[in-house]
Amino acid sequence: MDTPGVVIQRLPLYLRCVKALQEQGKRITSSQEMAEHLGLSSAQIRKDLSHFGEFGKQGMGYDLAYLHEQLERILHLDRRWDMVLVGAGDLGHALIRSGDFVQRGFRIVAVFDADPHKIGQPLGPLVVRDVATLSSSIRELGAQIAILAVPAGAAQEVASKLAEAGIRAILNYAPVSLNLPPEVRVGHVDPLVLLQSMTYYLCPEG
Amino acid sequence: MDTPGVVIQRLPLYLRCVKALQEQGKRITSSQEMAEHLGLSSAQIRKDLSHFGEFGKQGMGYDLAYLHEQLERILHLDRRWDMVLVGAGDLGHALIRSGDFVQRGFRIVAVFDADPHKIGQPLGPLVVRDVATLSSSIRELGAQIAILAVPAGAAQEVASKLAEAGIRAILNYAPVSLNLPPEVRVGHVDPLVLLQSMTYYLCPEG
DNA sequence: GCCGACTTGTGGTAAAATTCACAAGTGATG
DNA sequence: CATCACTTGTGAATTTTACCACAAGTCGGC
Repeated sequence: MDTPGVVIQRLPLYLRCVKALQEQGKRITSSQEMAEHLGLSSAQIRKDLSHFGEFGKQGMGYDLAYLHEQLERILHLDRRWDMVLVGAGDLGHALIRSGDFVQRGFRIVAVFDADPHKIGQPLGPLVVRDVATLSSSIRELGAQIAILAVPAGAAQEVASKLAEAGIRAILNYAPVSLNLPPEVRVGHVDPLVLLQSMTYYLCPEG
Repeated sequence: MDTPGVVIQRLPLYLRCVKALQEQGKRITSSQEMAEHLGLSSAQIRKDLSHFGEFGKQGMGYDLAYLHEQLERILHLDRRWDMVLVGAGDLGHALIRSGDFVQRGFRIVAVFDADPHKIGQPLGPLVVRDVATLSSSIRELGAQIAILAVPAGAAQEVASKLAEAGIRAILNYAPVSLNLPPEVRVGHVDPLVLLQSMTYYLCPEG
């Protein structure tokens, strides 16, 4: 039984919703409450969850603490994930400085760049490494996730090297569609594409 | 005839692909070439484009310059779009400094924040305005797009105000599902959700 | 103990998206 | 001018996704 990708992509939203409700002091919820929160249908939430087991009680709804725990287990978020960052530019700096990832169990353990001026420089608690040492460093660190924050022109080449080095998931900030073996997962952060598809619906005069 | 949303979301990718091929010096392409570039099927690209007209020639493929022009027309990218930015934190600063949006015809024309210490301070070429003046400023500027870069706790409230002020598209960087009238489009930039769904497929030993 | 108000999990159904497969058209070649 | 190798655009088939609707279960109140 392989669960559809669209379902998997919604699970983190469910988890976030559960956390938000818990922060409101709630202890239980219902598929309907979550649906209103997330703008989905309650049936979809129930069906999605049913792929992984039965987490609720008829008439009662879902225990938030239990659902929280189960979602983290399913998504393998009940552990820390080490990531490597490639690209020590403005974006790379911002990603290191922001604590968003760390707070959620994702830690950047190495930074790489190709620019000789940047290599060896400190960046937060890390020192920028030479991208030429990518492969050996990754194997040494055992990282499975990489953040790609390099210019568009270099993205495909670096991504291929990451895949060769054993990286199994890439969070891609470069505005390029990566061509990689299917066993490597890619998540594409692409604000420009989002803007460009929204303007389709925007017309200067209605 | 209303075109499915998934199709619209792919058009910017096609546009990006067309630009990349043009930069390689090519003058024509085929659905198959684009498909390989983007990791899609050629039939899908042809069918998507067929929603808007016939842009290719049988046996010949697509003229890149023409397809480029048509995609920009369809997406309303043949003009400049003014945006307002709410949130003058680290992310806001980064968005202003980065020229990515401007290069593609999206310009940030005003910045807002709620922090009295930030209001009145210069930020790039702009001066941070009081978020209390959001509504009047937006109407004055005529902006239809907003970038939401505020903390999660403030996102829904600000988003509702944006919608009231006539904003019709929001690029949301806050880790919150926004609840808005359906005529307001929302694009969600959410690296953490991408990471969290990728870890599903990652198993420490397997 | 029984009723009524809820809620889950799910089989079946409807809708949506993708892919197939092919007629029709194009230009190059000899 | 006939052939060949390509390519588009598109109905039809297939696959995927979302939704409906309801049996079954739970709890609180009286």
